[in-house]
Amino acid sequence: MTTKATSIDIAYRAGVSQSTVSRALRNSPLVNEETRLKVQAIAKELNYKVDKNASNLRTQSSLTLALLLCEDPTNDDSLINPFFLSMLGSITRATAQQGYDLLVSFQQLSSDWHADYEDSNKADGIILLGYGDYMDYEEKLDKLREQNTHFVIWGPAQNKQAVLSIGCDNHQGGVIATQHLIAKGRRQLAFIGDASSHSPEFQARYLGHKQALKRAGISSHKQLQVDAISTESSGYDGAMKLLEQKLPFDAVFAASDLIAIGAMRALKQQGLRVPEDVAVVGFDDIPVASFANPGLTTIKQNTKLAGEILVDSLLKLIKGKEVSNQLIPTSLIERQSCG
Amino acid sequence: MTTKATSIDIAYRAGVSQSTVSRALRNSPLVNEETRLKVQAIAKELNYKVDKNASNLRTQSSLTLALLLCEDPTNDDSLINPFFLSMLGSITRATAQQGYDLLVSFQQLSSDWHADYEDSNKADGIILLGYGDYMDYEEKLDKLREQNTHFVIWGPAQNKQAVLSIGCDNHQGGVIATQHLIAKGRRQLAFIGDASSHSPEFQARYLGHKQALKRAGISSHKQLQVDAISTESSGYDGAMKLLEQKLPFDAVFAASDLIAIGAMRALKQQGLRVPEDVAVVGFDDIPVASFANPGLTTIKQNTKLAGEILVDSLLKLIKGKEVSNQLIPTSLIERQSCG
DNA sequence: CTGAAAGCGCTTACAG
DNA sequence: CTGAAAGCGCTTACAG
Repeated sequence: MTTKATSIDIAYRAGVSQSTVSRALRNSPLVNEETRLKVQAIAKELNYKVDKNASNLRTQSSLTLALLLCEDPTNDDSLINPFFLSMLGSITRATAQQGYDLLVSFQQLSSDWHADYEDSNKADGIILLGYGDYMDYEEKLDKLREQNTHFVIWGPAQNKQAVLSIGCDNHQGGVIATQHLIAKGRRQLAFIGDASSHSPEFQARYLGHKQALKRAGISSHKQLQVDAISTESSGYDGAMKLLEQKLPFDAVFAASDLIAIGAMRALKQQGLRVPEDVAVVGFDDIPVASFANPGLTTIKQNTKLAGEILVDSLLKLIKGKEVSNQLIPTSLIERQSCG
Repeated sequence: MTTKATSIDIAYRAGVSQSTVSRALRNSPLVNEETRLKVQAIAKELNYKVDKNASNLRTQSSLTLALLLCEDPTNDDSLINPFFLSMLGSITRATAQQGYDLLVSFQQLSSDWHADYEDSNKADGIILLGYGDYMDYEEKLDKLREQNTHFVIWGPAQNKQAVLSIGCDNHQGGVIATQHLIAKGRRQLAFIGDASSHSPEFQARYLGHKQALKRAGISSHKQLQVDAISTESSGYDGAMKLLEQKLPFDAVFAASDLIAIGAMRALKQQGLRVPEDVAVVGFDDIPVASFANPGLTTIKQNTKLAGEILVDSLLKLIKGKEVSNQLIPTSLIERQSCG
């Protein structure tokens, strides 16, 4: 209790060698059943735990994964995008399930983060969850690849690069959302969210949106797409801009729930009713979506599955197995905001 | 690039001994300026990073803190209490600022978590953020203490125990919230939240509430306190129960924002207006509070400061410095839910 | 200011 | 099935 027990202490008490203790504790088949039980009993009694630093040093692995949340520095201080927090939860769980520990770090996009986690043997691999401008992001990825770091990123597939990426099928989500609005009788659809290559996920949602409109034979006015980043206030601003244009619209597909909630606030403030005058669909299905008034119909990203796939893929990559990019299907969660 | 550089590689290239490399990299005053610069330049060039496992093993420390989020198993899968997520953010930041890494783990209250983080030298200390039933929680704390683990817990002071705890001044928060409702002319105040010793934080808020009422000479009916755990649906149920009692009330102090939001949903559903018929105050100031309709007036817990104090205190404890429990003041955030 | 050496606590070939 | 020994990559007294 005063000082930590080591495998030598156990060896002494069990009357065997330290090597045998190590084997017994690792359930090596090489060790006699009886010996093993005795050793394990003593270990338990002494509250012995294998020293991670020593075993990691010896095996040159860490059984630890690092999660890097790359934040947009424009964001409020401890206000992390709820969607990423949900991912954090599922990644933590999936990591634990695989017997790994998780090191978490928030990084400013601006900082020099291409992270020494793997270099310093703190982690066997890295999961990157990023938002903010994608362009900045990309350089750092190159650096990671150069160093042969094992990593997987959450987001759209990086076509030109040998980067393992797992993401939701944003395009399909955009299609579903738009089809739903059309099915509800809406014909003048607006889109709030940056649709440039700086936000490839939003862009894919927008492209899905346009494809669905085209298939349904509905024309879309270019001005009905206004930019916004994924915050409530940006969604509010986006909707206000839309309203100022005086172009009529009877539905809004917001690129994220936060945007949708801000947009609903703007619409209501301007005397429009949701869903009667304007139907609204969001994206993500963050917890707030169900508390919104009216309840927000949205495209759910399956964060639980996403976390599992991210972790599994990274582990496969580390172990040298074959891996490939994956697109996780999204689904429509119907509430009240579309009537 | 193919294989990781070690201090021996650097020593070879720099024409010095490995010990000197180690000293130079650690900015030891014992090493010649010129030598140091040369070594550091080579290290940078080779993209060398000190192997954490080796240095930790040698120094018997890990420069890592572990954060254990103890969840109530009744909770939805990846739906973590937003307040704790906010704490997670600030703890992560504070940890990084001190040059430590953070290992994050979610634990079921039921599981045998008294965690081998420190035993196995993975972390130098542990931060516990828990919710759920406090009674269950307490036993595990004893176990941790027995093992001389360095840890700090978020929550009310553990009077009878030598446990370091940092928490918000829940009692004071309860007073402020109640005084605000009284100042708004309300006289029949209800409280939604478990007020038993199973939830000491809620209990403190309730006691503050009662004290403020007493000071103002307002009597409170015992039945105007109804139990609820910190979820939206539990808040909804609590408010419904309150309404069924037919005892009149013109204000609700909810023990958490999630409860407040659920209560507002119930009130509105039953045709009552917030704040005209019933004023509502929450507790926490989670992001959702500002998106609620009407905006939720609430008692803010300063999570940024809390994270910093938790980390600083734990670090002091680890270093053998003197530490003491701390109570962090709360503040009123006024929005629209109280008129 | 520098180097040779010990040792942190494990795991795992190697020999028996 | 077991033990003696090497070695993972560092840090830090010790000697110079």
